[in-house]
Amino acid sequence: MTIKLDAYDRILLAAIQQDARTAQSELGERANLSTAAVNRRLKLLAGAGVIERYTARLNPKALGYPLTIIVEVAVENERADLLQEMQRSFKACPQVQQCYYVAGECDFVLVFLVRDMEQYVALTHTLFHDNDNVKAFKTLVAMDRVKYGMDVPVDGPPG
Amino acid sequence: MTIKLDAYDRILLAAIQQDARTAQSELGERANLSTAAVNRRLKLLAGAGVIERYTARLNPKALGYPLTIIVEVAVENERADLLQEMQRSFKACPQVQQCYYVAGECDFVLVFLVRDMEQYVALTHTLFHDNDNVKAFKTLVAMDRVKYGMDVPVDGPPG
DNA sequence: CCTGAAATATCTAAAAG
DNA sequence: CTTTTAGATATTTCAGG
Repeated sequence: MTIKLDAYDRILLAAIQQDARTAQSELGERANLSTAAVNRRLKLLAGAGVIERYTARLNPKALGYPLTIIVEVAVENERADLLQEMQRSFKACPQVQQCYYVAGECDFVLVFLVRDMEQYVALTHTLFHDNDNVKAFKTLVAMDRVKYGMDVPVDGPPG
Repeated sequence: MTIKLDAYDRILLAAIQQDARTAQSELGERANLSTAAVNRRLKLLAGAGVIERYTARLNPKALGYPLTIIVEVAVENERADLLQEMQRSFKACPQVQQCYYVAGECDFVLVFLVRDMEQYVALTHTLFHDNDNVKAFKTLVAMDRVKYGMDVPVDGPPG
């Protein structure tokens, strides 16, 4: 399941994580590999799921979603079917950018992207107030996205 | 500053957000545009900052980072220079994947990607315990990444 | 596993309607 | 905006070490 990554792979992965449009010839120069080798490795890494997908990161503000809101949700009952139904509703909501099921003081942490507070309030109704299994939720409005992205550290193994 | 997006742009943006490697010819077919028009629009959108960057999303587990941890940090003093110094230290830490400066019960929300709990504990020392301006922090360990990514809703304007 | 070269496919820019 | 053309780039495959 866990594919073994060598130093070449890590160079490639670090580079395409930063800029997915880096040409394979350029990647080859950086890693000291031929473009054919780069191509083969990238395909392997994608097939193995190390590369999950290639994506364009869009500017939320430019698309009319200037507000980032982080929400902690506590549930009443942790019954599996109830949790799954909640997860389904969160996943189905386009304004829920991220959702984590967590252990600790609360049960879910959500990251919302919304047009305005009005839209957020409306979503709290459909997602939280209308759900009997939501015990409480806490709203944190982001004033600044200090660091964002899905970047994974690409350093060597721990040893 | 805010570029005006038409329905064509939104089709293109939604498509490349899902798969940045979709060929422009394919994008043209979906939006009913020529590849030349697609190319022109994509360049414009990138230049205007609507497209922030093209990136490969990597699998954290495959790279040895199986643990996602969410942390709420409360500060002692909100003096600008102290806050900036904290933000700098968070940004500089590769294991801090995301950081939001928030209004509410706490001041920062961080998303960590770590190899194991030991690494997380070590980071709490350098980032929190060793910083006099950190009043408290709360740790939430993610059991499941229900939904993740940086996807922005690409629907039409509110009206 | 690799390289290098050849074959495809894609992208980009220009010209003209 | 479109289409078409043409040339530059990039990707992918294949032969062979």
